[in-house]
Amino acid sequence: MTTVGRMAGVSQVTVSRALSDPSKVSPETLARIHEAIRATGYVPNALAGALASRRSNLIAALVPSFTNIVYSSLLHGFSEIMRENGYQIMLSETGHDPEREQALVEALLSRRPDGVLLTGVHHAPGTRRMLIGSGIPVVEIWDISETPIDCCVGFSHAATGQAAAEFAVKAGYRRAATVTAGDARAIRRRDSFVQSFQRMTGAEVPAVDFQPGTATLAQGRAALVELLDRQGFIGGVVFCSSDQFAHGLLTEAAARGLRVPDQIAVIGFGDQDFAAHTHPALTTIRVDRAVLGEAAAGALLSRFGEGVPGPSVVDVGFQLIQRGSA
Amino acid sequence: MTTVGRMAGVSQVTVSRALSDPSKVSPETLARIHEAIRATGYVPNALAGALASRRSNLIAALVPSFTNIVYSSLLHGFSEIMRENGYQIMLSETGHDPEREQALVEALLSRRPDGVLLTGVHHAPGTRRMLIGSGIPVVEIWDISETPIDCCVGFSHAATGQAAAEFAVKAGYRRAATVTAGDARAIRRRDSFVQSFQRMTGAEVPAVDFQPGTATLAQGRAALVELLDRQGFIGGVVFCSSDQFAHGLLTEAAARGLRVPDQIAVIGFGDQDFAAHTHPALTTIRVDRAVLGEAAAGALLSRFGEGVPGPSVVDVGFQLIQRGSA
DNA sequence: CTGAAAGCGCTAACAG
DNA sequence: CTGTTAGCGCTTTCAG
Repeated sequence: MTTVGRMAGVSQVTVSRALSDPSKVSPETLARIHEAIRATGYVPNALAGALASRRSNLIAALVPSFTNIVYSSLLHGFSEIMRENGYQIMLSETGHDPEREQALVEALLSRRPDGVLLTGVHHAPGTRRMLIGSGIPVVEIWDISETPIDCCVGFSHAATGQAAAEFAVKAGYRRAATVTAGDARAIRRRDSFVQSFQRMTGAEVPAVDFQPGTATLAQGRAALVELLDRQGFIGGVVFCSSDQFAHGLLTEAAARGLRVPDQIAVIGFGDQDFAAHTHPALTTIRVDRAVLGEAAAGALLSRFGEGVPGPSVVDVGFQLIQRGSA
Repeated sequence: MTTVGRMAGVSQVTVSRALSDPSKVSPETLARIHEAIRATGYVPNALAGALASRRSNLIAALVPSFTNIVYSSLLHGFSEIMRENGYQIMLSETGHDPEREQALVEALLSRRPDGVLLTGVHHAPGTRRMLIGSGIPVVEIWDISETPIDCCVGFSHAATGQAAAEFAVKAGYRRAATVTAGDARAIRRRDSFVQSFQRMTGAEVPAVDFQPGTATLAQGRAALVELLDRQGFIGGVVFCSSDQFAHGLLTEAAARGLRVPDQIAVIGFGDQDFAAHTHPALTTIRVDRAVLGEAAAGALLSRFGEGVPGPSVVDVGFQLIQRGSA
């Protein structure tokens, strides 16, 4: 910067101003500075800038997994808005592990992010403490809580399970089963579904459970095998914690020549891009992930400004979409 | 750090050493320092550290899209290794746009990453110039080139197309079609397939093409409709640029009651987790993405050490996996 | 509109 | 093993 300044016949500070607030520099000076920048191939050092200004323009984002489309599509919307506003994202995977999340938060805080995005509203106690202590704006997504660390934007997982149960009963189903990945939010959806369904029908609800991690079509197929061959479940609806599972059930049903939804009905979760195009099309629960990601970005941005921060709990809701599978 | 030092009865430098290289500090001093850190809730400032040491421990990674499983699974392997070695990833999406990639590279270089990961080997001229000028280690992935910016780890897309064509001919197919997303690498696979297939059979190869972007099952269904109803294509093999497309073809075939592979045979690309479990299972081309991501991380790490950097072009190869669909 | 001075919080020498 | 002295390359504040 000093070199650039010398070339342009101004001081180093003027170069700094030309870059951060051009309106404070006369047009001619500005032109000479830009010319000098071009000539020298000067690349600003944002590290030094961040140290001096105490603003890193960096956001730390933590999601359970990159490969799960649910989270990656959220990030897509989130990072787009953040990038447009000059922020870069430092992204890490927690693998659904609170301790790992805490270790990452600790490491990331040392880089002085201007904001933090966390997935879910339940964290290790230390995570919460560090984050509150840091005073950095935090947005928790994909769930809601009465007591967020700072703010959260998501929806009620319990409400989705209940909505699915009410839909199933209204559609005439008197038998139900569940297929669930082991993460906390999926379990909450399932528990709520089972409780509502039982309250309304009194029926037992068999369950197939998997470990946390990305749900696969193969697991969905295996789940239907389990339900059909070992639990004797047929002629009812299966509430899945993921469209991936649901797709697997449809695939296994097709392979066996079962009629969907007569012999096996399926409800997914996520409304992934394939859901409307499976055969038959998948009845599922839709959450607008792009909007959610963008809302999360908006929540952080509003906290960066000095103005009144937006509401601290945003419920983006969900929608049960009836198609052919249930 | 000064405060911590005062509390522990040592100077600020000693605290710095205790954190960066504990072996240089006596055990008792170390204990007092850690006690002081706990008491004060001190969080190191990696920004200042990076400025002083000229090592940011930050990696800039650019992929076309977060939501495409191909790239996100690569990143999973890559970021895991990087994280274990103390690096954080700044991640951005280029959306298959070279100009956007260049703008991102420019912005990211100002944060002084210790390494850069780029997807593909073709970039805007300015991108290449900036990167070479910066002297920062760069790894290009998911393709190979004789003339990488620094080093690359990937495979030959042309070779995959040729392998698919040879497989198809050997399996007895005399008619073929292609379904392709518009990105450069998918087009290279397709062109190579068509050229090889035509050379061996002399047959025309009808094509359905889509815009670049994430391939969907719905597009795959639409492609088969197009092939069947408008191009009168049947009784041949369809080479798809993505398993997603292939899955769509299988779905549409099932919906129409077509026999696979007799009436329509399908070859996918990617060997995604569902490929072995579709009905029938998908014949596809497998690239070990986790290994590729890890190799990319290894290539960067070897460049950070002073030792001999590994080879600058790594071909991880691919595998054609025959299942039921072709 | 421009410049001089101070300092962000750390690491890199060099001494002892 | 520990301390002293200089910066890293910017932004901030205060003058002019």
